[in-house]
Amino acid sequence: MMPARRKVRIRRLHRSELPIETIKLARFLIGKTLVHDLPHVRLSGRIVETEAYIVGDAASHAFRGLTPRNKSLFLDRGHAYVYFIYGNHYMLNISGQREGIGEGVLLRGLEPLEGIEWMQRHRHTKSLTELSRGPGRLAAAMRITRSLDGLDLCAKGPLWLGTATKPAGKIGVSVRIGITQEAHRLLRFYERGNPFVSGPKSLRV
DNA sequence: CGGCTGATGATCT
DNA sequence: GATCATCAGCCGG
Repeated sequence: MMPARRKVRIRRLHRSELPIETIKLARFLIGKTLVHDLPHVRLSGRIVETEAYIVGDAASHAFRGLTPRNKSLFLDRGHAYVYFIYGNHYMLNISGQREGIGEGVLLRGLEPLEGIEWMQRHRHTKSLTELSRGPGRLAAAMRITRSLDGLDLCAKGPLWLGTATKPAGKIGVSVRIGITQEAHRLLRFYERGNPFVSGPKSLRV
């Protein structure tokens, strides 16, 4: 039977609309749309949780300088940095500074909008709330792999950032999840109460 | 719900 | 060889 569809009006964000500062970008991205155009379907979702990784931050992949893996973090703001971790998961970051400065925003939570039935296949689950809650799940649902590393999310391409479909609610701030270095820094941002925000309940309210 | 554990492989020391 | 920006599955409350 026909899958349910929702009309979604999204315009691509131009780089000039992105704040030139990674923490501001991490806040700005809450409520905006992430889109992955596949040949057969458009996958999209509303960004509801982010974390900033900045210069001088020992938890950042760029802390020890540019390497083959992290080079995308040093691209101008709005480029994808995709890496593989724990032998299982891809993570999607968005570079957040001028070219040459290694900073980025990790996307940790997405509220699915379009292509939900495909996301369910990618994730091997029918559960809506578990589809894209958490960075690894988000990448799997959106079919993000290393082949997208370095892509300009503000250019015309398959993976891009779009305008908000509805305004962001109240934004919560907390410590980042799953790190040991610089664990006290308040660099995690999320839409309060949104069910697609990851982490324990205490970090979702 | 929260806490724990094993899986799994790229990356850098 | 250690580390790792995680997750699914299992258990107890």
